[in-house]
Amino acid sequence: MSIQLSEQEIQRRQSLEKLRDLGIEPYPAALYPVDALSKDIKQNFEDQKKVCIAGRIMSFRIMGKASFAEIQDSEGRIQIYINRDEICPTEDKTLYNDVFKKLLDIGDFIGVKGYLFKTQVGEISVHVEEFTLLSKSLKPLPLPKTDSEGKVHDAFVDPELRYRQRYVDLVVNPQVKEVFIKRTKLFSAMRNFFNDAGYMEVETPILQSIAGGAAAKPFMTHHNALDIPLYMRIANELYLKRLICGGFDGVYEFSKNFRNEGMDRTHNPEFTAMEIYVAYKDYNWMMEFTEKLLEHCALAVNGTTEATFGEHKIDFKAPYKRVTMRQAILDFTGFDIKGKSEDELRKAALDMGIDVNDTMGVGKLIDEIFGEKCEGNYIQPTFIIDYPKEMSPLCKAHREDPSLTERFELMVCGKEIANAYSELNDPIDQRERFEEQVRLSEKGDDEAGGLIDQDFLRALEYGMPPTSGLGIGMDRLVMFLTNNPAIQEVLFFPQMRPEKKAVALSDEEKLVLGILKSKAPMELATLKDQSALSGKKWDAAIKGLTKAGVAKVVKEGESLRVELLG
RNA sequence: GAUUCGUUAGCUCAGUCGGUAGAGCACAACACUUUUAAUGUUGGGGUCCUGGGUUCGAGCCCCAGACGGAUCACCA
Repeated sequence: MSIQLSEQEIQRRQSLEKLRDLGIEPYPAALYPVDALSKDIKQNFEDQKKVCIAGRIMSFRIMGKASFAEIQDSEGRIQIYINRDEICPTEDKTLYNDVFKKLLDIGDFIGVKGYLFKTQVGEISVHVEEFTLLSKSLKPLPLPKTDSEGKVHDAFVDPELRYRQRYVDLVVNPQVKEVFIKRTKLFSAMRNFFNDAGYMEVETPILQSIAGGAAAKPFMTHHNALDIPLYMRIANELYLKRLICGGFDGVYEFSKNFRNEGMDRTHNPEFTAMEIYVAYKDYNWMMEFTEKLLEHCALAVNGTTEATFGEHKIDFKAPYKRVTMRQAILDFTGFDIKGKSEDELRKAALDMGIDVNDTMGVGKLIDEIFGEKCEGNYIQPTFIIDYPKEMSPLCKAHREDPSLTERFELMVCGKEIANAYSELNDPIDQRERFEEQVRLSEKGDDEAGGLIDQDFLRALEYGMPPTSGLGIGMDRLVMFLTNNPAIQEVLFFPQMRPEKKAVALSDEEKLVLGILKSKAPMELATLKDQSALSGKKWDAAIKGLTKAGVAKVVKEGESLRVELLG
């Protein structure tokens, strides 16, 4: 219960008490009648105009009987000017000398009523007539400063701190806030585009008894009342198609998906995809729809179709180049995959120095070759089309070549950001493709799904109109539109390992832990003997350690064993 | 998972050969009525990530671990 407070935190708590002693409530309940924002004030300056603003104090410049401070609101900062004898017209100067100068801190929220003016140096400022403490801040904020040459000093840059304390990151790093504003703009732009086209936004289950629609490892959970395992969504495809069977012409969903796989700078365990399905369309229509969509979104987010990503300049202006997968592989390896057997493909891949094995079927082999030799070369938005049938179990066979499917992926900067099909709606073909996936799964390809969604097949048997579907990785698209190489930068709260709680151990606990560290795991009785503690103290120590999650007692038949935990 | 770098004051970072822990900002006190990274003077503030080891002595050397970053591998 003893929280270690820094000197500055103690001072702020003391200021809080002093304010209360002066009859000032540091966390008042009443609304504050804000009528202006910093940005508007600066853009539409009117001398002497009365304003009421609110925000965090971000800097102080105290000069005797007058002071300047900066208030940061949702749109930026504005300077305020406060004069002692105007705030305190009587003999009592407490409000200025004590409350303003001493008891307020950087980070506090205050409200200010006053009028606009320009200082001698021309800075638009609010001349304070009245100020109100709205909320006291008890922890000092990091304080990046920008000097006269525009250089930022002491920037709050440690990624670990920034991701764990995003609220602080957002307060002190305006460019971070901008990324998330753009993220929201992207979602609105896309939603508007779909709504204008007449399609309907829907919601489908996140807890599913079969996690289908993609090849990925799901998170597993359990429903107590039903006493059944449930999986968290890895894709929403199968549910959206059921809705097309049900008679909607176009449905879309922004879906949080969950995949229990590795984490790195481009993968977070939960991420956001957008999937849309439109009846009576095919993948050719969807390509045109997609390029128009992305052009629209880029414009809405950045005001231009051009975007910078690292060293690349990309342009989302439609139309985009279309390259068949066969042609792509031919272009970059000189190898023609058309009509090749599994063995021929495996040999070709091995000759190219690609690590492949016997569990890989034709589709996987081609995917490996493409991924290794071609994918990275497509910088400008490019549609890769006509994927082999084996790697697209939910996609309709190509109308001209049954060994291919009517599928495209959109590549940008060497990464996939969209995936689309002429959806497979032949229920018998679909069942066979699922069964083939199960066979692959049994063979050892752990990407292929192991369970067949019978209900989805039943829906297809009732009939699904010809449909084209599209999926977009929203996080990746935000990364491209905001020039961020890490997914953690475009998620408010990226997944992190839990912060290690500092465990304050008693002397007895330390003693037991010391013995345990040299010899764990060990017999509980032996450990107790070596600790030479009284029965009562021993009991408290081992219970304390297990409760703190440092050690664990495991029962094995008759014997009790103590293990050390991370 | 592998390699590698990092972890020191609220924040950003120095820290020499192993010898009492440093700077800037922030904080406290005083001065100062239109400042601009405001200024001047003075002062306070540390679990040097954790645990072992070597040593008369460890922020620094050695071992083990935690967390994070980067690169690679795996993976949509």
